[in-house]
Amino acid sequence: MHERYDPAAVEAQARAHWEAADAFAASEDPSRPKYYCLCMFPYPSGRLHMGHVRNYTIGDVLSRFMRKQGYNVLQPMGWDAFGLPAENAAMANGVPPAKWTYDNIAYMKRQLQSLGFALDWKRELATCQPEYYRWNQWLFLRMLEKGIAYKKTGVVNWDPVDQTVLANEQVIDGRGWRTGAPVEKREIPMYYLRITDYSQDLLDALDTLTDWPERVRTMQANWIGKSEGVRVGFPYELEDEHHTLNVFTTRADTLMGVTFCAVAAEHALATYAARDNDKLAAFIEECKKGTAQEAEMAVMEKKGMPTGLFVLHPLTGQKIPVWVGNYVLMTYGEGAVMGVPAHDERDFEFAKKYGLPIAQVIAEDANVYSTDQWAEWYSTKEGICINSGKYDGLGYQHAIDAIAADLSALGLGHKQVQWRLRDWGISRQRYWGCPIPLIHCPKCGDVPVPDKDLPVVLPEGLVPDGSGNPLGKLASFYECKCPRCGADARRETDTMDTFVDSSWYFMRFACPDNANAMVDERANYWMPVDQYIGGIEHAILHLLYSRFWTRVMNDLGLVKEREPFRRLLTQGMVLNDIYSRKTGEGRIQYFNPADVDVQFDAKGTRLGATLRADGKPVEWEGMRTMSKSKNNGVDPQALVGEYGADSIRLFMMFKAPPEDTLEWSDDGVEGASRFMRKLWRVVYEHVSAGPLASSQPPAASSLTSAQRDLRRAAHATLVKVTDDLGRRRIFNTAIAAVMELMNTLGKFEDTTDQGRTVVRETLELVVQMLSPIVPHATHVLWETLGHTDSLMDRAWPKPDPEALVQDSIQVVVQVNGKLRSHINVAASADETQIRETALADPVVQRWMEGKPAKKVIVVKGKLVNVVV
RNA sequence: GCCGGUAUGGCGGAACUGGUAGACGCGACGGACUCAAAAUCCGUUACUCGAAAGGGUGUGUGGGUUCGAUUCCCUCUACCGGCACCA
Repeated sequence: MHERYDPAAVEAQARAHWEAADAFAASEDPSRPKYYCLCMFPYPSGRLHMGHVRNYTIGDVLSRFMRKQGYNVLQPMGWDAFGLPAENAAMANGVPPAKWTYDNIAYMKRQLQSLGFALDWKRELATCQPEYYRWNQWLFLRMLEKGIAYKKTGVVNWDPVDQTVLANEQVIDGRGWRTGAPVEKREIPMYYLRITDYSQDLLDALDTLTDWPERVRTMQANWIGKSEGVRVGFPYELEDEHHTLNVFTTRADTLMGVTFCAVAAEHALATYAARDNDKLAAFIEECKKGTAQEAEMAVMEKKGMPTGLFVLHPLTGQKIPVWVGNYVLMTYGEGAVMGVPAHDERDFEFAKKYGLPIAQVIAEDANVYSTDQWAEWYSTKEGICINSGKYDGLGYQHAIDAIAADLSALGLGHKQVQWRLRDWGISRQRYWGCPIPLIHCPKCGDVPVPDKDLPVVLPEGLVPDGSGNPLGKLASFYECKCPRCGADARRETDTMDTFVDSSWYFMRFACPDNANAMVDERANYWMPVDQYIGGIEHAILHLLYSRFWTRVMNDLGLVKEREPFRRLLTQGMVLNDIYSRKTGEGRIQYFNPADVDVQFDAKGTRLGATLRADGKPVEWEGMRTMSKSKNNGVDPQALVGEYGADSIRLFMMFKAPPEDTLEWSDDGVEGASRFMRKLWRVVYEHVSAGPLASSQPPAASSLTSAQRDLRRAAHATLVKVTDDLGRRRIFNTAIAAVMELMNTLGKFEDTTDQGRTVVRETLELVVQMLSPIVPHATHVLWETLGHTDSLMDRAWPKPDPEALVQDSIQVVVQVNGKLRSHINVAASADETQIRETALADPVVQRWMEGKPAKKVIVVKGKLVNVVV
């Protein structure tokens, strides 16, 4: 053993051992409980970023810990390899997305390996491989057969200059990112998956996901958005035919307060009214050009225009004007809403703006209604109906019941459940994705590619130029024969949403080598994923799509599981400081924190920062997620080279709890490295002081009190660390506890043989407790301590109950809730004894000032509160 | 805008089930070792009154429940994540 801790040498030694033993390969073993630990697979963007390192460290710590608990652990890794960045890189560098992607994968794989993750690389997969995505295509065809997949038009962002569809992130302030041209909405045919058929199932099953974070379940439930309300039909006549304008409302109790209806720009009624109304037609065009993003819709100015058409109130027969509103969503309900300005804030604003009448129909207690200004209580559900004829005096639910019943009798409405969840549009007008296996035949229509012709292979050499999908220009791809009639036909050139790729990869990891089936029995062995770990940003879409896809596979009899992820951990983001300077031209230049020196005052308060290169000040803009644009990224590889993987792992796990954001700090890494060196040195000094006289632990009765204290500290730490890693899944506190134990050990100066035996026991526990977090160094230290077995496979240690026994414990005493004194009582003391000891304490008596105790609260083993 | 979350010393965080607020680490300050530096080690470090003993205040804001609130409830503020074509 070397005196100095040399991470590069230590890590190479440990890795060589694991590699020789093929230590991370997992195989199905029905005799042991399985544990499938999965981290969200990365997009191969080029280099690992710190978010990846954090994610995979958490997964690795849990995997290694569970392995030591006796589980048969699977921890695989793969690549979410299709997607937009590869096309952007291709445009920037002229390199085909395939080459860029595969190069990135090769580099990032080496990075992952250098961090010592216990990954089974034999199961590696990339979603851009035909062997993988053929099963996307195969399942899509099964969905078509079952009617789960279908075709309808959808709205996309259209760049009129580049003649191409843009992703939301390519639209900046309503303009195309490359051309700067105002983006238009355009309707095109697309394929959709009927996730809405599963709404109730996806919602109900959230209750079974008890090991998911509550907030993720809440977000999913809100996303699915079940709302129970009433469908109301407003009758009207058009060209001598009877029609009804149908709206959905959760506030049918306010039906008598309707003063207008509003329809979406795409609604048939709007189209009809615009035929001989140029102004309206222009307004509708304007609405259609606007954003398709919900977030922008919500903050934009509410605008409307009357259609000149009227519908009849279903209960009163009153004429109600119909407006077109830019805030009405064609995709929710039936693209029309009823306007009750008196009791809906949005309608209120709309009515004020356009001078529409406001009719109060709900009253609450003594509150006075004024049409001058909106007040919170106007939208209350606690009030009663007024100005509503026969419904006057009814409360929210009774009014809805009565009105729904009357509407039903008239055939103009009924109670209805409405969902916010929309079907999943999977068509993307992009090159670097999984081809949708369809052929468009002029005679037969849309014909599925026969299973025997799968996969439809994506040609790999193309380089997109930003003007549409290159597949649409590649005759050798799109020219084909109709599989049904043999006529000349055109292959579909849209590819699938990359969320399809990531909706089932976790099942393929069980059997990545099966060329004949999507999944096999091995998926039933490993599924469900016991622990899934990934960013909170995936809380809704990826997780919901995966839950849906797994259900479809279950319905098709492909897998036994219906819920893919038993337990979920959503890790927080990794942030770093942002430093900038305004340049002469009013632009902002960003500097990497590694190139900046920070100045502190005598108290340690941050005073300012200067750029190391020129010594001049730079502005601190706070902390944000690491990104290229803010130049605040940290390269994991450079750090591994400087400090070793173990120090990086230790820092990441120590700095913050896994679910919180993590603020990067170079000093923190330095601190972690310092701890590693200290651990190394302490073991080195212990071992070089010579072998112990006896390998037997000393009898408890012969221990000195200092020896007993150290043993108790060591075993109490083991109890805490076991609980933190196993039950709480919180690592920073576990590491802090081990650090504390090391501090205690540092103060233990007993060099007798018996004292050194206790030191040895403590060090062995420390090495074992840290082994999931810093596996390389502990692997070598374990050998140094004289062991020949591989630490990775050694069972997790068990605390010695005898070491934990305490004779007396300290109890705090409060007087009137304020901490005043400490008392020592026997560990076996009962409540009465504790109370009497507390009341007899001179400090307590002084604070009681001779007054009698009104009440004495005793919390056993902790606290006494005397109330006078 | 809607949905979800977060807020504790100079900083990251701890306090797990309502029971000693600030564990552990970073930074800062003082000291030891050294020709010197690095490394290492020791000590101090929420604010405040006090020579000390000891006291007071304090967990984003304002209120509430309780013997007792960082923890539970309500209000407000600031920041972060998602909003369906970034992954």
